[in-house]
Amino acid sequence: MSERKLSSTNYYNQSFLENKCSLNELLYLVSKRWLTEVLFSIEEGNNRFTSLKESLEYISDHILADRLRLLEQHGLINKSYLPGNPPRTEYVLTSQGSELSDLLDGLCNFAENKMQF
Amino acid sequence: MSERKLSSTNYYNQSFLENKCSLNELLYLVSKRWLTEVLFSIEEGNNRFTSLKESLEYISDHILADRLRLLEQHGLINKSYLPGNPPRTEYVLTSQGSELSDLLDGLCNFAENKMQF
DNA sequence: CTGTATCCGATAAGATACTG
DNA sequence: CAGTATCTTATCGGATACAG
Repeated sequence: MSERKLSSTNYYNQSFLENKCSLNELLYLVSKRWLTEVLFSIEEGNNRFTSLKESLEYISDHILADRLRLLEQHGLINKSYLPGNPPRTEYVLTSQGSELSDLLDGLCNFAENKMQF
Repeated sequence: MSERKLSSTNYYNQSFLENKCSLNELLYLVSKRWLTEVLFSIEEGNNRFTSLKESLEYISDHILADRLRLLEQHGLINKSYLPGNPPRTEYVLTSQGSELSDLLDGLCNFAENKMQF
């Protein structure tokens, strides 16, 4: 969505942390709003843009498109173009995507049962 | 560090997601910069403010204090005041804190070995 | 149907100065 | 030693308009 400025401590510190441990890269990705919801919704069988948009109620086109791009860039989903007019696309999880989904389920279980918010 | 405004779609959507699943609350917490590093550093035996600050090199007082407050508020660490002058405090993980740390290790392993960034 | 472009408000991180 | 207060800047999410 936006590039990061090279000349700032903000940028420098984030880079430092991401180099220190990839966990920080992963958290930076999955903590983006709606991202895990998009992943889960695809897993549940919502494979099309409009279907995802409906299942997620309040998400905007802009953000949904961005999250799909991020998920694809990081190898968590595959995108395929179906022939015909109007154009149709289909999204499915990769094996890495479903592995991440399982890990997030574990975190979710912890959050629901053990955390105090 | 800062309060959230009640009258904005930004706030409304975040609330919607947090109510939908606590995973979103947890991710909102652990994705705050330095937070997991502070957790891991305490686990490794850095139990004092200054010791943590040294182990994390570039973290500021402000952020370190904030992250310690958040971790304590959510029951992930305990804070104890040691008697004497100058004042000393000590931080240790709770059982929930180490459970979360284990889950994050799993995520970290995934990030290091399976993810493409 | 499946997106993209541009602008703007809200928030998070950091800089600096200060304190019991 | 262990923090707090105030201010600034960068970034993120969202609104609106538009398009192949």
